[in-house]
Parts: sequence; structure tokens; C-alpha cells
Amino acid sequence: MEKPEEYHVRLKKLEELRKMGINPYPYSYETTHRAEEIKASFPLLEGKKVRVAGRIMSKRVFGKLIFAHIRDESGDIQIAFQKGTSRLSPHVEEMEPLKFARKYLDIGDIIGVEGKVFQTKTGEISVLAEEFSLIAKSLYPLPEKWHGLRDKELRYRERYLDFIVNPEAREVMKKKSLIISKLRNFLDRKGFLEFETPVLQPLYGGATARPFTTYSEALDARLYLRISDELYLKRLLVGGFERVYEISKDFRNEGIDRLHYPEFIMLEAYAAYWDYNDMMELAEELLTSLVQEIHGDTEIQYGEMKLSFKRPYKKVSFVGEIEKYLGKNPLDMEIDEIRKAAEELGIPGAEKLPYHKIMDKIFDRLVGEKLINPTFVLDHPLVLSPLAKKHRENPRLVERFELFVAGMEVANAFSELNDPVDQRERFGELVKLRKKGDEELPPEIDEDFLLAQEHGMPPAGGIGIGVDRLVMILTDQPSIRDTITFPHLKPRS
RNA sequence: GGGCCGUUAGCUCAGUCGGACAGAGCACCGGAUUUUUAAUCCGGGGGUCGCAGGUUCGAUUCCUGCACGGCCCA
Repeated sequence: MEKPEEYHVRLKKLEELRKMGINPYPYSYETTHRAEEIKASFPLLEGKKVRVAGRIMSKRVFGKLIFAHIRDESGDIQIAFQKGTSRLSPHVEEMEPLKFARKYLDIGDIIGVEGKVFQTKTGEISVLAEEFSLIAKSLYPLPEKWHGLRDKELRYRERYLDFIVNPEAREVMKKKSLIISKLRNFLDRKGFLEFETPVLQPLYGGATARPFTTYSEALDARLYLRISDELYLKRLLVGGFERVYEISKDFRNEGIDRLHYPEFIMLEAYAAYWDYNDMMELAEELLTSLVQEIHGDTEIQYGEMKLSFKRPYKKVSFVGEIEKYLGKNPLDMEIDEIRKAAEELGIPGAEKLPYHKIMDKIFDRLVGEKLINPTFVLDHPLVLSPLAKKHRENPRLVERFELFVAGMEVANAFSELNDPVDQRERFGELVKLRKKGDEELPPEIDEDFLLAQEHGMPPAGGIGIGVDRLVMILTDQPSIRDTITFPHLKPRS
């Protein structure tokens, strides 16, 4: 693409700087404070010397006095350059420092400043530059200072610009980092160990999704990018580790919308000797403490919704909720009857979808979307959950819960199936469904996993948490993409 | 996949009911300016109007297709 005029102007400045003996990209710069610290501790720092560094966001030139705002990770602070006070570092013979600042410091450049903290006539806490240095020259102008960068496409394509000029975008990512760290912390404190399991897997499983396919030259084998970590974390249970977890990217070869993204962060945790009731306890404690720590309150706003994370969370039954709407227990309905119900709800392609998928869609439409406050949905039909243990009281159900918040599924957990004979049968069912054309299911039985389970896997509770969705809720973002560091876009035309 | 909307200067946006050199603010360049904060004042440069085709004496404007993006539905 053609470079804008300013790019060439700035390139020329680079040359001139080098001729003066100034390296526009020096190696390091030592700072003592961040912008927000200076403002927050003004009473202590007034008149004291500080060193700050940041990107020039604005510049106002008065001949012998220049004001500029610089931005660092913490925020913005005003810098004043004054003739007779401000010196350029490194010193350049025959270059008036203020003239240098006027001509060679542009908006977008990163500079370092040493000087005394003071308050201007209008009361703004500022640093009066005694010595200033160019730390990194920018060759591009920043987006407009008043309206900023609004175009969503550009914000995603040049996300670094979004982060520079839209502090809210940066705030979301900061919180995401904090949230992930707190998740780790919580599980570590509970005695869970974090593991890394294969991203490239010879067979995919642990969820229902189309995988990304790749190929290993070294192994001469087709490999899939994992759609979940489940089957490997369970092998760790077999191996004698009792509390394991992983926070990882999982990959599902599906479309992008408000709630879905093809590479997303999943937290999976398994605890030996637990069942799903224990896992429910853990989920509640984890989520409520997280909300409390991030927001300082258990009540938070998400868009137009008010969410209360006060424990205990509401519990509803999967089939019970559907029965409320359809007037009949869905387990007693024939496939045709279910399809008819789905069609009446306007679910497309209902005539072609298999039983388990229709059920899932009916549930989402009738129930899931309406669950605003955190709610556990309990005990799903057997067909929906090939890795969950049969319900101890009703063999047509499994011991499973999904946690819904703000109409979104954010967690999914089971009493994990550890009976290898039952597991083999369930896998067999999946392969049958696959043969009928459901490409979201694995093409063959995972014998390697079964072999592990046949050696005896302890009973266990397991949970998967969609971390990006959690971040959406905790940062009040309407779309999952706004929580992704660098969202994918099609190549620019 | 379907519907609606958008794409004009580096950024944010006007505009052309089909007509002359396509506009503003910010940013940029030159000048003035020692307390500004969307600084101000004077002067200046910057555009294949998303791409391709069609209609027309004439298209950035109307039509069709395509690309990219957004929102909604599925």
C-alpha cells in the first residue's frame, strides 16, 4: 500500500537525526515512575525529580514553551518543555532543545523525560522536562486525537493502534490477563497441578466439533488441533495425579459470532474422587470469588443485565425445563415429535438434524438464552454426553451440569465416566453417528484412551470453563472478539 | 447461508436529487506565539471517492456483480 505523505516526512527526519548523531532507536531508558503514580502521589512528589517514558499523544507549541501529553501503560501525564530549562539528551551542538522538540518530536514518538513534578497554572500535574530523549521514532501519525480509531475493521487489523488510542480496549486485555492469573491462583491453592497436554492430537475428542486438520512430516501422520484437553487430562488421573488442570487454546473449525471463536481459551480441571456435586461447589466458589475480586462486589452489570453472583446459584433440570415449555418430557418423545417441536420453534434444518443436536438447540432456544443470573442446568440426556457417568438415579440421564450466565454457557461439568466398558459402548455410538454423516464426531474409537481407562481411572469430577466468555462477562464486552488479543480477519482485499 | 447497512485524504466524517478544480476538522509542512490541554492566528501540500463492469454526452453519485467490514437472523 502507498505510504502517506507523513511517512516520508518522518523518514527524512530520521535521516536528519542520524546526521546530528542521535540514534532514534536507543537501547534502553531508565524510568522511576509511571504516569498514574506521579499523579496519584503528587503531594509526595511535588518538586521532586522523576523519570518517565511514554508515547507522545498530543503537543501544543508556544515558541518558548511546549506542552505535550505522553501515555504509558498506566495512563497519561503532561510534560512541559521550557526554553532555558529543558536540555536534549544526548546533547547536540547548535541545536536549540526547544527547536528540536518542536521539529523532531512528533505525535506517536516514544520519549523519555527527566524533570520535576509541578502543577501548571490550570492545576494539571505535570513534569517540567529538564532533560528529554527520543527513545523510539514513529513513522506514522496516530489516529485522530478527538474521535480516535472507530472503524472496527481497522481496530482489529491494527490492534496495537487500538490499544494505543482506546484505553478501554487495553483495559479489557489487562483484565483478561489478571483473570487468567487469578484462575491459576485459585486452582493452585486448591492443590491442582497445571499440565500441558498435546495440542496436536492423532484423534480428536472430548467435545463435539469439527477439528482443524494438519500433518506432521516427522511422524508422517495426520494430526488434529485439539478441540478439548479432556482425554489427556483423564489419562493423568489414571497416571495417579489427583487434581489436574490446564488453561489452553482449543480449536474448533467453526464460524465466528458473538459467542464463538475458532481458537479460544479453555480451562479444564479434574479432581479424583469428586463427583459433579463437588465440582458445582468448586465452580460457585471460583466464580463468585473471581467476580468479587475483579469488581469488589457480587452484583455486576453486563450490558443491560444485572447479574448477581450471590451463592448458592439457582439449579434447574435440563429435561424439566424443556418439559415446562413443551408440556411433555422430551425423553418420552419420539424423534419425529421432537423434530416437529423444533420446527415450530423455527429451528432450521430440524428435519435433518440428529436427536442429540435438536435437543441441544431446543434447550438453548427455550431455556439457555433466558438464564441471566448464574444457573446450573443439571442432568442432561445420555445421548448428549458420551463422557459423563450415568445418573445414579436415572439411567437415561447423566450426571452433568452446564453453568449459564447472561444467556451464555460458560461451564460444563460431569461426574466423569470411568467405566471402560460403558465408555467403549458410548464411543461406539459416536462412531455410528459419524458414519451417518456427523462430521463433528471422531471417525474411530479412541483405543489409546480406552486402554488407559481400562487400567482403572478413579471416579472424578471434571469441569471445562470458557475463559473468553468469562472475560466477556467480567469486562462487559458484548462480543467474544473484543476479548481476543488479535482477532482474525479475512485478508485485506 | 439469509436480510439490512457501510467503504470518500493517515484518522473522524460531510457531500454530489448524474454536471465545472471533490469538502471540513484533526494530523502533516512553513511562519508567529512562555501556562496550553480539541491551544490560537496566517499561509501551504495531500484523493485511482473499495474493485470490476453496465447505463449515459458525462458516473464518486444510478444499476449489476465482487471484495472487505458491521449489525441482526439462522
